Parts: sequence; structure tokens; C-alpha cells
Amino acid sequence: MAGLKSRSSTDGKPAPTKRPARTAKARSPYQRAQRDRGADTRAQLIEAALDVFGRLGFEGASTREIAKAAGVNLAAIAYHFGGKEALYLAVAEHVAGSIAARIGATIVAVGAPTSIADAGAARDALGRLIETLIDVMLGAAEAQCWARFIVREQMQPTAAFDVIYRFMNGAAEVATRLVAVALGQAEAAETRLRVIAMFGQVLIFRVAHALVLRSMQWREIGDTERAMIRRIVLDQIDAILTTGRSPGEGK
Amino acid sequence: MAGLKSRSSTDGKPAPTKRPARTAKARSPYQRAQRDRGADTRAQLIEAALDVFGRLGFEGASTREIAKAAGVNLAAIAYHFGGKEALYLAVAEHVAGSIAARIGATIVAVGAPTSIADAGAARDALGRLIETLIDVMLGAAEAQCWARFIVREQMQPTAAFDVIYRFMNGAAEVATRLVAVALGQAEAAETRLRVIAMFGQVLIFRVAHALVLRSMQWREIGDTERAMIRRIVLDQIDAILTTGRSPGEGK
DNA sequence: GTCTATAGTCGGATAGAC
DNA sequence: GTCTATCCGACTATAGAC
Repeated sequence: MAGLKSRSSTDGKPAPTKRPARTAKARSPYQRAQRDRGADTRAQLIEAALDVFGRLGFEGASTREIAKAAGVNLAAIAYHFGGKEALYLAVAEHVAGSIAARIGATIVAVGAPTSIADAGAARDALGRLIETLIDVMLGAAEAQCWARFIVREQMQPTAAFDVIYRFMNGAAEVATRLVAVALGQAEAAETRLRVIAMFGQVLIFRVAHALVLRSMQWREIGDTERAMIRRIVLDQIDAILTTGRSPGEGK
Repeated sequence: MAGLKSRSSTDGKPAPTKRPARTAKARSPYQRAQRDRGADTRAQLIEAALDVFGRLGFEGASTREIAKAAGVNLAAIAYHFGGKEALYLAVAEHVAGSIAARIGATIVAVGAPTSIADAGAARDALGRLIETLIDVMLGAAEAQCWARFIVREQMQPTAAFDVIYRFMNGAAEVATRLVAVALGQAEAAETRLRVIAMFGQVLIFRVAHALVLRSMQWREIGDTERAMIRRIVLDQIDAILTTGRSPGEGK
């Protein structure tokens, strides 16, 4: 069933503030007020849809539930996006954009030429990248929603996969270059596999969330828990990168 | 691939052949023939449900689609399981049982006292456990379906989570003991985090399946690809266990 | 045990008032 | 832009024939 194909959304509107209740007195003659209300509705729909799609999946989510969660009328979905599928794609773009906004600067920074000057610099740069990944994926309040949405796309890709892929692959490219330099090897398929496995050490904590909480007897992954994870993962990645090189060279 | 282990029953039915079409002449007076046919229907429903639930989620999956995929009548679901939810739980038990059947022996083997005799033995045992995990989760034909089903439960646990958890935690317990011995440390929360991260190195290849294929330009994760993954992951885990012993100790 | 038919519910989409 | 009312297809579950 579900084929996700239409492509008509343009997103790109920040609309950061949340309105708790709808004040129906907005019968202003000014177009501007109406446009703002529309943009607001759009943003609220995307936010609510991210949560509902993430939890129930595309087929499992109902437009009625999304509209209710967003506090807007059901017909608004058709009006602003054209339909359920287009809303789904808009959510995918929103997710990729949100993550890029938080991690993009670090990717650019560690992608700078100075990062690949020598093995030590590469190791440090990779450490910073992983640290950022941990903070964003485990620390951001919306991260759980992002992860649910992305993982669904991974296992059962729809048209939205391209949007997500473009961004994630960019991060992997930079990391691969760093690992190659850190290990003193040429970039190869092997290097790329190493990067994927390293990212796996971080992402497992998001993907196997329920298992982690129960197994660690944690209530949530808060600041202290994240600090523990950061320490362990960075330590293990350091071990991987320093193996085979001169002993005692750690950072 | 049958193995179906459900609460009321007879289990142990191989059900090897798949019936392409329904031959209505089976009006045999022998009870035995009818019982066998019932078990067959059951097994086919579970297998089909695993696939459909995994792809569409509980709400997204329709009993009609499951019945069609299984090649049985819609009403058979209510007859054999009682309803959609009960079928879902039966699938969870089937998944946990299938994985346990393939990895259980290894868990028992590496959990033996000889495995924790010294750091080297523990390292070897953990290597065997990880190797088995890779072969089962990346090699078994049904692994993709299992993963989809399990990951859904991780992100949005239902009553079926307990069934999955019991098994996965068992594997983690054994691995934690091994890592503690290999690193010469007492078991601690830290050790458990290390194990989770290590498992993440393997599971990312299953969870981020679409990303891995595209990024590596692979068509599938077949024998050769799995061999590469095994080599890299085992190498990295070895690096973690040999250099991470204690700061300065090296190898 | 297996099947058809159907009752009752809920889904996405839309027309038209405001 | 927002809302109500409604169409119609698809869903789960079940009754009853075979």
C-alpha cells in the first residue's frame, strides 16, 4: 500500500513559538495576521506529525490523531500539505533540517584541512564529531522522535529516505576521512565499515532505548547518563584508533 | 523455519511445504489430517504476520493482508489466535524463540566457567559470541524480519517487549561478565555500557540496513559482505579489550 | 477447521459555509 | 485560513454454512 510519491511541500518556515490555545477572535482584516496563523498551523502540524508518525508509522498514524495532537482542524492537513503523504515528506525534511542545524557546524569544523594534518589531529577531530553526535542524538529533547522516524525509514525506506540519507552520508564521509588518517591507512571499504560500526556504538543507545533503560535500571537518559555513555564510547573509539600504533600515544 | 511456540500447544510441527493453492478435496474423515492442517495454517500465519507487522507496524498491518500473505482465510486468525493482538504476541514469542534457537547454544557455551578463567579466555569467548551474533543477525534469512519487529518494540514497547527483553538481556549478562574479566575489572555499570556499545557495532548493520547498502554500494549483505563486517567488528572489539585494560598498560 | 457474508467502526479526503 | 458535515472505502470481528 503506501507509496509516498507526491512532492509539493516547501517547508522552510521556522515558526518556533508554540501557541497553547486557539484564540478565535483573529478575524483581522490584515493578510499578515492570517499568514502567520497559517505558518503556525503548519509548524504545529509538522511537530505533531513527527511524533505520531514516529510512534505509529505511516500507515498506523491517522490524520485525525495528528490534527488533534497539533490542536488544529483535520482539514488543515489537506489545505497546507495536500494530504497525508505530503505531510510525511515535510516531516522528513524537517527532521533532516533539525539535525543538520545542530550538527552541521561540527561536521564542517572537523572537515577542515587541519583535522587531517596527522593521526593525532584526526583522532581528536573524530572524537569531537562523536561527542557532538552523542550530545545531539541522546541529549536533544526531540531526538527520540527523530530517531523513531529515521529508523523506520531505514528499515522500510520510502521516498523520504533520500532526504535523510543525504545528510547522514555527509557525516559518514567526513568521519571516514578522519579514520583513514588516524589509522594511517588509505580510505577503503574497510574504513567505511569501521565508521559505521563506530556510529553504531552511539546510535544503539537511541535505537534500543527501551532495552538500555531496563538493562541499566535507568529512568531516562539524562545528563549524567549521557556523560557516562560519552566517556565509555570515546574511550572505546580511542582504543580502536590507537591500536597498532606506537604504545602510549593516547591523546 | 517453523518452530512456532505458542501457549496452547503442540508446537514441533515442521510444516515444510507451502501450499500454493487450496485443494478443497481435503474432506478427510481422519482427525489427524485436520489437526495437521491446523498447525500448518498457524505456522503460516505467524510467518506472514512477522513480515507484515514488521513492515507496517501493529496498527498499520491489516489482518486481511496477513491472511492473504499466509494463503489462509481471514477468519483463521480469529480461530487460531483469538484476534489481531494475540497474533502479534504469538509472533513476538516466535521471534524470541527463533533467535534463541540459533544463539542459545553459544550463549550457554561461552557462559561456562572455563570462559572466565583468565582475560585471554574471556576475550576469545566474547569473540565467539559476537561472531555468532553477526552470523545470526546478518546471515539468517529471516533476520531482517526479526530486526524490524524487535526495533519497533524497542521504540514503542508493547506487551510483547517482555518476551524479547528476557532473551536479549540474557545475552548481555553473559557478555558483561566476559568483558569484566577481559578488562580485569569488576562488573559495573560501565562494563554493561561497554557491552551495549559493542553490540551496537553489530546491530547498526541490521538497523541502518538501507544506509549501509547505499553507503557501501552493496546490493545486499551476503556472505562476502558479512565476512568483511565480521573481520572489522572483531578487530575493533579486540582493540577495545586489549588496549582498554587500564591506562598505560597497553597490550 | 475452513470459509462467506456482514455488522459496526474508523480511515483519508473533500465540499462549501464562514 | 479555518471549520463542519459527509462520502466512501477499508478495517476488525463475528455469525453461521459447509
